[in-house]
Amino acid sequence: MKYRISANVIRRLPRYLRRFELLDRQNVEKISSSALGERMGLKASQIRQDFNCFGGFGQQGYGYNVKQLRDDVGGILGLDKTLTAIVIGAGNLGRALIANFDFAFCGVELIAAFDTSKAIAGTRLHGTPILDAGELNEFLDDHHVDVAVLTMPKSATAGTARLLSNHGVRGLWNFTGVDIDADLGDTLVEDVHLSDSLLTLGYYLRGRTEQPGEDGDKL
Amino acid sequence: MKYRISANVIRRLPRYLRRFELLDRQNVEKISSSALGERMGLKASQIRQDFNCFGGFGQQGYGYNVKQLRDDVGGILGLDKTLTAIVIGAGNLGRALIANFDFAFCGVELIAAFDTSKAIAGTRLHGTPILDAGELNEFLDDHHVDVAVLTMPKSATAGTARLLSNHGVRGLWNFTGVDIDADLGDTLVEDVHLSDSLLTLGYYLRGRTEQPGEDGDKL
DNA sequence: TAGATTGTTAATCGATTAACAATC
DNA sequence: TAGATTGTTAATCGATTAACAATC
Repeated sequence: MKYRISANVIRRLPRYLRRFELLDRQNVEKISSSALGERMGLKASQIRQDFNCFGGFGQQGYGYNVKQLRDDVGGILGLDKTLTAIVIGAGNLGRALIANFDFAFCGVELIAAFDTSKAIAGTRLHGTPILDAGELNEFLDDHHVDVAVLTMPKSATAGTARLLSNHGVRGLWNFTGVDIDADLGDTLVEDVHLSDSLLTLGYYLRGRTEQPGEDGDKL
Repeated sequence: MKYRISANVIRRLPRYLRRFELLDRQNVEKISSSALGERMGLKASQIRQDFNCFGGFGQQGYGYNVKQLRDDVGGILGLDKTLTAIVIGAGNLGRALIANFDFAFCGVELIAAFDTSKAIAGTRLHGTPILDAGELNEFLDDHHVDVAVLTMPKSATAGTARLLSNHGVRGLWNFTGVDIDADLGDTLVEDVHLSDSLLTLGYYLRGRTEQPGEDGDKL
């Protein structure tokens, strides 16, 4: 039970979670750290170290129970506490996330989306109400919003980020590609830089250089 | 000039590139490693180390020339050699990428998209022709395709990945959320696991734990 | 009990940071 | 020249891996 968990370990947790979900769907009941390591491209000892940051969930001489491990990792990630989220910008990307992304899997409830287009205001998409951007302020005063998903044009990013932060939104999931430099107090920003991902792939494709370390993911 | 560049360094290159683009737009002509470090949340010595992997681009007593550095980093990433790409699956996400993502910035030319829906086959989106999925095989035989962007349903992922790999597509940019376990020879897979990103943000939001290391990005 | 596999400590490896001589 | 700032080597730090005793 370590005092402070490193970011490296935290960023591996979702991967473990996905893997356990998969194993469970495949009706695998138990798995050893070495078998898991083989499937995930990790060393068995690293897996044991990782789990030990949180106390260790295994049984000596047996291995890890898949269902239990899935629940435990889910618990560490806090999936029991649902967070509320809104989407800012219902263009293609916003709509793609609203319609296809599994927010529930991440312990997040999507409660509304906002867009400047009057044409779509008042409609619903996949159960989520699309509201006029003009109503955002009022909405934030009336509802508790933990996370805002930023899928609007680059130009609106800085201002909107500040507005959201000022209204108590503590997490920004930022797809705009614009780095939010300004100090937003205790509001956290998780940047999704798709271009970084494609550029990295391109680097490895162009060079004769061989593949990256493990299985090349890393959201 | 190091023999082999670590994946950590490679994954920082796109961030440098973005930053230099920004500095250039702000008409900043030169910058020192310490000033750059301050803006990017990196230590000056790390920046100098990173650039030295490729020979070092600075001038002692002066700093780094922004335009030149941007071009140099672009060169390392291979932006001069354009790669060709196709999108598989023109649903919301596929369309969002086709219409909004800056492929050119990444040195990639999008030449076609494929979808099973006969309704949209033959149309164009943002200049990109949308073709019927049935024509994929023939298309691959007739065109050189470096990268396939996977934005189709999960169920089709494994089979399509194999097909693409067999037809010589060497890079898969995978948005399906499905891990492609199968061995695809020398085809590289870059996974974009959006759920990992949101789960990580959620972890930090829920816990009293403080923020991640730096500025919390990491595609 | 014997075998398996964890939890955990110790050893290794690599990445980041600091320091400083080289040089513009 | 004096000042600034890099390139690069050395020191530190942290993360991964190996090893093994504990225990199911």
